[in-house]
Amino acid sequence: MSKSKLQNLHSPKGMHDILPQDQPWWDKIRQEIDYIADYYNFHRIDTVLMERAEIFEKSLGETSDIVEKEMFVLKSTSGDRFVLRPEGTAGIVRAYVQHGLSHLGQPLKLFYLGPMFRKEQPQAGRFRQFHQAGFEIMGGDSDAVYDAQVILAIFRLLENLKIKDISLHINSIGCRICRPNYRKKLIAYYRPLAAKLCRDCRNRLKQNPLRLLDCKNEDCQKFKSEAPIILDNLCVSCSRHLKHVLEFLEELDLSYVLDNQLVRGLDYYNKTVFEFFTNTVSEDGRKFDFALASGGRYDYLMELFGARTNAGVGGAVGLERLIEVMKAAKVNLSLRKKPGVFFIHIGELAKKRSLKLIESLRDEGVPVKESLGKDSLGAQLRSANKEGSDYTLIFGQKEAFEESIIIRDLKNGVQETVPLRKLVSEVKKRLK
RNA sequence: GAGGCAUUGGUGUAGCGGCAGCACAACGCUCUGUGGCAGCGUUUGCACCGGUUCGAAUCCGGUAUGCCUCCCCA
Repeated sequence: MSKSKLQNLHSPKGMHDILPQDQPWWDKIRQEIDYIADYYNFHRIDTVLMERAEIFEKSLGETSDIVEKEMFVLKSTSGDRFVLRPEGTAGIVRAYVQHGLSHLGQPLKLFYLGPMFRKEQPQAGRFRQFHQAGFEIMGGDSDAVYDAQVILAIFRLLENLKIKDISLHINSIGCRICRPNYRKKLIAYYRPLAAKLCRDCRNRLKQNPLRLLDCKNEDCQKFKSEAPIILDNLCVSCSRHLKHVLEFLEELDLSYVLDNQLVRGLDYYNKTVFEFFTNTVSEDGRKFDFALASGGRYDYLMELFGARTNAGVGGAVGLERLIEVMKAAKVNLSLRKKPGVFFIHIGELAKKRSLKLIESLRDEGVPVKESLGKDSLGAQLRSANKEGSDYTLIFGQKEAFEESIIIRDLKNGVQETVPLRKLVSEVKKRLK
């Protein structure tokens, strides 16, 4: 880093610029998301980056980790509290209700792509500013077919991005009728064991008992395996819903793992929850232990915001994580290089006329690169080569007088002099 | 919020108490009539603040950031 008057010249912790050399990855991902969205009729929505704090506090749950310690809160001088959005769904439900989007048809399928902000310790696949793309189906009935559609769309996206060894974990966390019962059973089971549990689990027992099922501590595993299973405790409606979702997935030949220990950190979920993982291993043996995508049904969130119908389901993918896995798997981006020509001038007269000449090509839709600031022929040819151009146009003193130009094929060195008036057609012919 | 390891030009690295070096990249020249090669040259650095010392990139403390882990998560 060169000397600067700024003391600490750095983007904030966990927030990274996306540099030109990484843009092809992002282009690829955006391209596939647009394709999937169009394919399944999801309409793009962009909501604001900042919401009133209560939008998240009320929806994600006051005791959720995100709300308790991960939100970037901004206070205005008038005392309003705003939050940089830590996730996408709450804002979209807000917009859905605010703008009466239920009038656009039921259910409404929406997708989004944009930055999210969480004040966490940066770590593998985790950043303070990161990007998510999500698919939401809201309104209409709380029909299992929509759960399956969201899962399918995300699965196809991962597949199209050539991510290998995808596994889908799915579970149901019940509703406000059956979940409290299960919770009681779980607490009843764990309370006598409290002394033997790890410290985190003792906390979970008080704060969020369902999360006991998440514990990775070895000593806690044996208790977990004996613990009551939520799937055995679902009410009729929830268990039928789950059965239907699974049936749809089976019809699609989409394999899944029924993971009765999958619980999610956000309060607004009910019934279906799911996560996508990959078993991709990078060349240096690194595994990807984080979820690539996740989601679930959020009927209560719709209710909380006062939507007409209490039905919503959606999922989101973490784009930085996708890119990491794609890089590790050496996914070939196969981005087509735009064909184009490189313009070279020799001599004062030719240089003077070059801008206008290039403009006439660009007007005709021919992409032109140049390094007009360099005057030496060698230097310009080197630039042309570095840019990977297929053809070079050489416009010198002689050509300027004769109203002609040289078209040179950079690969084989074959070149031809053509009259200027034929330039556009000759170039187009070669670029085809 | 807690812990471990790290930080030397744009990138990758050597130096580990005594002259900051190398490779690649970038830029220029050889090169105003034909490039990729080559030769020559130029630019750019010890993260920051303080301490120890005759002397610090090197040892110590703090801060920042990065990587990794816990918590949690996309």
